[in-house]
Amino acid sequence: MELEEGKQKFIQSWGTLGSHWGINRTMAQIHALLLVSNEALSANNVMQELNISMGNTNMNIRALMDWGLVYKELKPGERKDFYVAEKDMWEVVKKIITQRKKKELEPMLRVLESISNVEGTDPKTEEFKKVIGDLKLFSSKADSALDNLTKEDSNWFIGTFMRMIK
Amino acid sequence: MELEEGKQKFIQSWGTLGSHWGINRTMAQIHALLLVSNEALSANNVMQELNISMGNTNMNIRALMDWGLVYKELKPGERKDFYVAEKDMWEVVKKIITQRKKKELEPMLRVLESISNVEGTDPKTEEFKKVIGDLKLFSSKADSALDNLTKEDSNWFIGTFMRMIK
DNA sequence: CTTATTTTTCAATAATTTTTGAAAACTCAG
DNA sequence: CTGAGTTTTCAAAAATTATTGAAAAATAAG
Repeated sequence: MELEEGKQKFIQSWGTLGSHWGINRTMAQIHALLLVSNEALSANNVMQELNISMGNTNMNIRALMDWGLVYKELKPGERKDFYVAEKDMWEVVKKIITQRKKKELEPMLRVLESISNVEGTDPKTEEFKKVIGDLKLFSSKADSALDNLTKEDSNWFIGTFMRMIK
Repeated sequence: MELEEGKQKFIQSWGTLGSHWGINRTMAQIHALLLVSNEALSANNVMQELNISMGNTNMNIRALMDWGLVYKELKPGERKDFYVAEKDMWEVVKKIITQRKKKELEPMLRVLESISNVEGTDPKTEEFKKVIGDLKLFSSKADSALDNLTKEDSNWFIGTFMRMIK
């Protein structure tokens, strides 16, 4: 297989994978392109390589920067901005967990909190409260487990886990 | 807050959450409805409660059964099928991890494998191989970590983790 | 300040995904 | 076997999400 073909395959697959992770296809493709580029690329480079519009490129690069998956790199004497990808995969995973925890788990916890005190003491209500209570407990445990995981080296347990995965 | 209002809020939020987890909105809403129902519901019940068509109900219930998040329950003397949700949240998470691992991580690993032997020994190709190699290593570690996690009680480490999260 | 270059915005359009609704297939009691 | 009840299928329609393209805003060199 040729290098170019390999790159293309990788960009496509990474795009597909990303689209299941809250990162849209183009966003993930940009990240993939930057991952396999030894040097920083300008928005223009990205636009040309992936055949997408400048507007699309700009929006997705900014989204990637919001997620902390891409950094801006200024080249002295250059007018344009250049971009590089976060290449440490464990960092990538942590950034994604952090974002999704904030956007998904935390709002869910707030909803569970707000509905955990519905009025009434009849069996149906009690049953509902029980389900919601269990869920709240599980969610808050997951929340702190993820906190530990992304805070890294914060305790012995995570240290062990890191050695397993890193 | 009234019980009905609480249920509705929960169904809506669970739907939103699910849609970020490879489970579409309706699919997750059906799961939510079954979660907070003390008894098994028929497809007809679900259709009416959620105001969706029979076709939609059927397709999503079957998808939920594929994922192992909902079970069919036959009531003696009843012609219709009834359904109940998997209520153990750790089971739910495990089922989701298992499905997504199969649908996302494993295909990615195959792609990485296939592109890890691009031809050439020039610096650009070597750099590419290095990135792909690192990714392959990380991904296969993640793969086996997730295997352990979902196989449960398979080793001491996971036992500790279970006590943390369960 | 002026101008060329680069970045950002956003309404319109395109692509994708979900839902419907109606017909077909299946199931089982009589 | 027949037929009422139930489930499944799938093409068309609706809803949602992503992309474009062109104009506006920002930036910096001269």
